[in-house]
Amino acid sequence: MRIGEIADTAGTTTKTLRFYEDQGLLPPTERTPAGYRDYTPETVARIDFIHRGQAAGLTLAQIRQILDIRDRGQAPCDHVRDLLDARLTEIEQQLAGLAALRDTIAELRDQAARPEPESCNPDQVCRYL
Amino acid sequence: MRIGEIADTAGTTTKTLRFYEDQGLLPPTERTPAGYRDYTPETVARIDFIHRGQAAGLTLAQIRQILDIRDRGQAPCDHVRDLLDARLTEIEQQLAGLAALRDTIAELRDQAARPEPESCNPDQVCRYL
DNA sequence: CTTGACCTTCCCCTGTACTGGAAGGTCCAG
DNA sequence: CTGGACCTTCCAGTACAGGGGAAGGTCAAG
Repeated sequence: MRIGEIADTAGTTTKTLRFYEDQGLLPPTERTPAGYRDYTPETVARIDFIHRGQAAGLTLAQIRQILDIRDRGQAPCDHVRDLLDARLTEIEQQLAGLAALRDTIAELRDQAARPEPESCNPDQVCRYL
Repeated sequence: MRIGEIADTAGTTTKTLRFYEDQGLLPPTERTPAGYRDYTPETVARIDFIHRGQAAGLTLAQIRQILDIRDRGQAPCDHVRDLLDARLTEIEQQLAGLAALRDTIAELRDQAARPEPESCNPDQVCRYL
């Protein structure tokens, strides 16, 4: 499969795929005699993996680390476990912060939906977040 | 209070505070006759607000929008409510993605902690995320 | 009255995740 | 055999959230 096909089915662009290859997120592909990249269909799954990681707030560098672990087919050393532990802690904190923010914004929103004068007291509004 | 004091107590830098002022997150302060910024202590709370927003994954532009609403002391118009609704939906999605990722990484981590040969089957490892 | 710590503006640099566009090669349909 | 769609590399620019450091002004202590 050529890069445009892969990009379309994975919902991204050829630019992005070349960028991912450059960044080590996608391994260099086979090339056709003309020099065109020749992808296997499994690449789509890998790109989906990257997208799921991004949707969850990971950086490409973090996703690349996870992919590297996965690619090695084994994740034995303490270093890797520590890396995942650290990531977990970070994610727990992000989750807590996000949940708190959701509640705060929900309150602000309710206030926005209910524009009675007394609910518009600046002192009260300023307590949020 | 001068900018260095505020930066120290708020746990940030003078550079960042000037940047925030530039971006409209902090209102321009009074100036001393010498041209020094003169902050009120409440500014620290505003910076904390910004930090909480960032910890929850908001961009400075999003935080500025919320601060603008707050500063007006009222949030009456539909536009604002829609903005908060959209942000809420985004946050719910982020929360879901983050929770899923946490579970995935926890599984990967457990596998990393348990390096028996059979748990290192690449096919199995590759199922994660 | 100088030294050091602080402040000012200014401009450029960093890293992240792309995006645009130029200049050129390839491939297939008509 | 030409046009258009695709591909290649390379260079450059974008937005975000600052950081580095120069050049100069201010202020309190010794």
